[in-house]
Amino acid sequence: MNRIHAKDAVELEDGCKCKLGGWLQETKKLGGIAFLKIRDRTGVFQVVLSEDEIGEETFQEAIEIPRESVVMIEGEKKATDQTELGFEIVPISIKVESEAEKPLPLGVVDKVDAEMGTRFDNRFLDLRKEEKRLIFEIRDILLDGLRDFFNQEDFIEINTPKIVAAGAEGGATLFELDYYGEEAYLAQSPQLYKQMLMASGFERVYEIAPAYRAEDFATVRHTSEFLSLDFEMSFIEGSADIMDMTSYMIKHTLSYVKEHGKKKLDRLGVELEIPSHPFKKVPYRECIAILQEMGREWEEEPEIGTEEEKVLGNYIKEEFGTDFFFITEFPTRVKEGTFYAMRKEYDPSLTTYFDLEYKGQELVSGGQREHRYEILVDQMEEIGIDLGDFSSYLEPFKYGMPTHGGIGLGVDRLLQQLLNLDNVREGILFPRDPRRLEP
RNA sequence: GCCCUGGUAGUGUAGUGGCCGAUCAUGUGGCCCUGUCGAGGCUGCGACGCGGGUUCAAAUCCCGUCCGGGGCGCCA
Repeated sequence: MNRIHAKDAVELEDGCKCKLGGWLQETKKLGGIAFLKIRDRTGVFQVVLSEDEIGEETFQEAIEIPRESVVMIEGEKKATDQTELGFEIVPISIKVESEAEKPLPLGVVDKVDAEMGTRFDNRFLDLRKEEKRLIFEIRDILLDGLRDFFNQEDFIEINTPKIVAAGAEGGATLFELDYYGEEAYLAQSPQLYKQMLMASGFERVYEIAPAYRAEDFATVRHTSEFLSLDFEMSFIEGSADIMDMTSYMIKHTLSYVKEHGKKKLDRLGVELEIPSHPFKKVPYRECIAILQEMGREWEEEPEIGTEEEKVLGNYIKEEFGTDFFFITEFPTRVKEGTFYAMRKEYDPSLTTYFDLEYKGQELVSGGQREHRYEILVDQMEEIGIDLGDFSSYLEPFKYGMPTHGGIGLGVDRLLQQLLNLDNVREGILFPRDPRRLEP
């Protein structure tokens, strides 16, 4: 007999023989009658045990199975209005496939919470909880939504190396590794490769892949390994084209999640707001002015830090009713390390770079890249970059490079803000941070 | 890199010098219970991260160390 899921058993006729299996979530014993609650990926079904019907020995064996053991049940479906799914199983045979040890390092349905550290140490058990698994089902839909958008917009999905010789943003945050005796690094960003492909004439590319940063942080929004969504497009008029594409992408993806993940979002109690296009754009300078008007003062040069981001996020939400807005025209001094950023023609103290904020947190960074070789070299020399280290990056700029630009988006952060997770790690199966390398 | 905070049964906690041979819950073992679904009742089990120090006395104070959680910087 083939195993069926709890949800499928709902459809069976009363009295049908069937086989179900899963994890024994709990056993409820009430004297001569007992109930087994068994969980599979579709739900929790109940097996009813009557000592009179199955005999004392079988009854005892069944109620002694440790919880979270994997069990297979063959039996008859019986309709009842006393369970959530509207049926229970009267067993013919109960087989323990894999007995769980006691005690569990982490209770799956205990009435006490566990700390994050304990949960992540025992992540496989943590993920047996429906509300944890649902996060990853939404994540799956989110990724589908992103790919759906890029297919529709005629982008091609690419894969660039994660073992690289140089980083995009200096050396401070690179993970070093030994590459056959040569010094190499884990990629922080596919940025430079995307640009090379613009020189190859791909015109529209995107990549969804891990990125690595060796920063020593301890926040709810950073991980050492995160999933980065990057796109790049050429023959653009300016950074507004990139922002347009970005906001369409967000709107499309969120709508996709809302449509395909409706029930799951309901289960998680998430009300997903779909933003309208185009998103609000606020130049960096204007952000500073807004903050000043609200009474914020700076000792030195005014900058937008974490606290300021939150304040601005709330302000935009109240004034314009949206969770999303762009901070545009980042000053050149703020984007100092970003040598490839194109600056404004009329004011070189400003760049074409922007961030996209979602619920007061940075989600996207992007802009138009400098495609003119001489200017690019000038900008690199300005901050003291050794051109030799970047020779393979610079080559394509000498033989015909179109105007282009793109973004990087933190997929884990998008998921975090979408589901209102209080920590980005909740949306990552096995997160990596400065204090965690296992599991 | 700077700063804050915490480590007590399997899990989550109370306890800030003697009242602690350590609280409560959850879990787990035993017993009772034939419709439970946060079941209920009775009863048992189980812990002070590690190393030094102060003191008549340390879970509690001090130093070091290891391991968590978080803030800032930085960033996606």
